[in-house]
Order: sequence, then structure tokens, then C-alpha cells
Amino acid sequence: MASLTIGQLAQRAGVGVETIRFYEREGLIAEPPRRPSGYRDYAPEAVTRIVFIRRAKNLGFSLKEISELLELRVRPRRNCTLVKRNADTKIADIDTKIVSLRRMRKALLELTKACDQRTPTTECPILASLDSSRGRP
Amino acid sequence: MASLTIGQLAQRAGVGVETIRFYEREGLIAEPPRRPSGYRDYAPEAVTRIVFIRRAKNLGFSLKEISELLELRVRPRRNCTLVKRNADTKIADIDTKIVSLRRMRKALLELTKACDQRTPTTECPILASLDSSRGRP
DNA sequence: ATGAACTCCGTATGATGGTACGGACTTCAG
DNA sequence: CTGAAGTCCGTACCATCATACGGAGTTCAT
Repeated sequence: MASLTIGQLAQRAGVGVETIRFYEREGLIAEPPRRPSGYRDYAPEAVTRIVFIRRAKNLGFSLKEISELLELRVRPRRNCTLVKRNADTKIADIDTKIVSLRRMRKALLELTKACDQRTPTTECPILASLDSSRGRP
Repeated sequence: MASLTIGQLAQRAGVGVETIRFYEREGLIAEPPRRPSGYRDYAPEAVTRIVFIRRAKNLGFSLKEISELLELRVRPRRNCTLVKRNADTKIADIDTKIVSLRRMRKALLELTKACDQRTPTTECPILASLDSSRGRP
């Protein structure tokens, strides 16, 4: 039996049962088929979807945004131009995030270096890292 | 006069006045000096701090985590080892996020490519992108 | 065939991160 | 000096994202 109960799905995806029902209500995951008893009957791929949602959440995407991301693949051929435009927007979002994270990472690395060298960090590299008004000195 | 009122600060940082007071209450920004009238009197650097908070938020850090990030530089020399350990943890967090974002980006790029070539996307690259059970095919 | 564990559903509650209100005081341009 | 705009503070409200509850039905190992 390849299919999963909601509890098994929850456990494998690392979330609570209630969270899955919540995502279903919010339209983030499809309503699964039911057993005669009314129990939800999930395909194993559902795990991937939940894990995706959780990670995307952790990356600062709202459930609405995640929903948009997930819908990109739903329409396979129709509205290709629209899909592409949306995807490009998302890619740009992602690039922005990556740049910010990189700066932050660099700043933290400098901090630990200063730490190693016992150099007192008079200036704060972390704050400067995400300052928008940054020019090359 | 280099200092800012709360309204000026809010405008430059791109947030509402209430948000700043909220961050102050939550300890994310220091209580600024006051004018005789009781008005808050901000140094221009406060803008950087608020912008940092907003960006970090956008990257999926909670206010608590952001607070920890900001506190890293507060203790300049004492507890260097501790600071370093915390910074290293944060760097690891960031690396995880960057990896996830990269995968997501790659998946979206593949999607747009498929779109360009009118290749029907039978499989969903987006979901696979953040699947934890990924091995090299 | 029994009972512990699981699931159903609707609704309530909770944490987080803001946003709005409202009455009193302050600033500042005209 | 006046009035429109800004600020003060406390408190209330709001959206988002879950998490818990509770009473009834289901599953399944012993």
C-alpha cells in the first residue's frame, strides 16, 4: 500500500496533522481522494509538496506567494507567456534575496574574523551589509 | 540639523511610524534620546537599522532571530568565543537558505526554458527543487 | 471484539508582526 | 498667533499562519 494517511504524511513531512488540513483549506495542497471511511488518502508525492511549502516559508515567502509558485507548473502549455513572465518575476525576487543573504554572510564572516584576531569591531559590518545606500568606498 | 523625527525616519526607511514604535517596544531598536517636548530624536544611522530589519524579515528571519543577529556586534570584545559560535550558526543558516534559493531559481529557469521551447513540462521542476530526498540522477 | 490510536469536522485559541484609534500636546510655515 | 500636520501614549484591532479541542466514527493488532 503506497498511499499515506494524514498522520503518516505529517510525520514524513515534519509537520502537524492540523497544518496539513490547514494547507488544504487554504488551497496549497489539493484535496486528496478519500477512503470509504472518509479518511484522506495521500500519494507519497504529497510529502514533497509539503516540504516545499515549509522551505519556501522559511525563505520568506508568504503562503500566497508559495501558492503562486506552485501554480506556475499547473498550466502546462496554455498561457506560456504569462507563466514565463511570472517565473521571471519570481527569479528576480530570488536573486534579490540571494544578494542580500550573501552580503549578510560576508558581514558575519568579517565579524568572526575580527573575533579571531581580537580586533575590536568598532564598526558594525552586519548593519552595513544590508544598507541600500552602499557605494564602493 | 542631522537628527530625524520619527516620521522622517519612517519615510526614509519605508515603513510606518507605528512600526518603528513597535520595533522599539520589542527591543529591536534602541530608545532614542528625546527632545524637551518628548519627541523622539533619531540619528540618521537609524535608517540603516530599520532597513536591515525589513530585509532580514523578507529573508525569512523572525524578529527574534534578527534581534540575535543585531546583538552579535553589540558585545565588541567580551565573549568573543560565544559571538563567534553564534555567528557561525547564523552563517550556516544563511548557507542553507542560499542553497535552497539556488535550487528554486534553477527550477524556475528550467520552467521558463521549457516555456520558450514549447516543451510541455510534464514533471514539475519546482517541487523537485526543494525536495530533501534528492540525489544526483 | 475490544480498546488504543487514528481520523473526521467545525470552531476556538494562540503567536507573530504589525496597524489603527483617539485625545492631548508640539512644531512650524504663513 | 493660528491652524494644519506631526507626535505622544496606551490600548484595541487586524492579518497571517498555524495549533488545540472535543465528540463521533474508524482502524487494526492482540
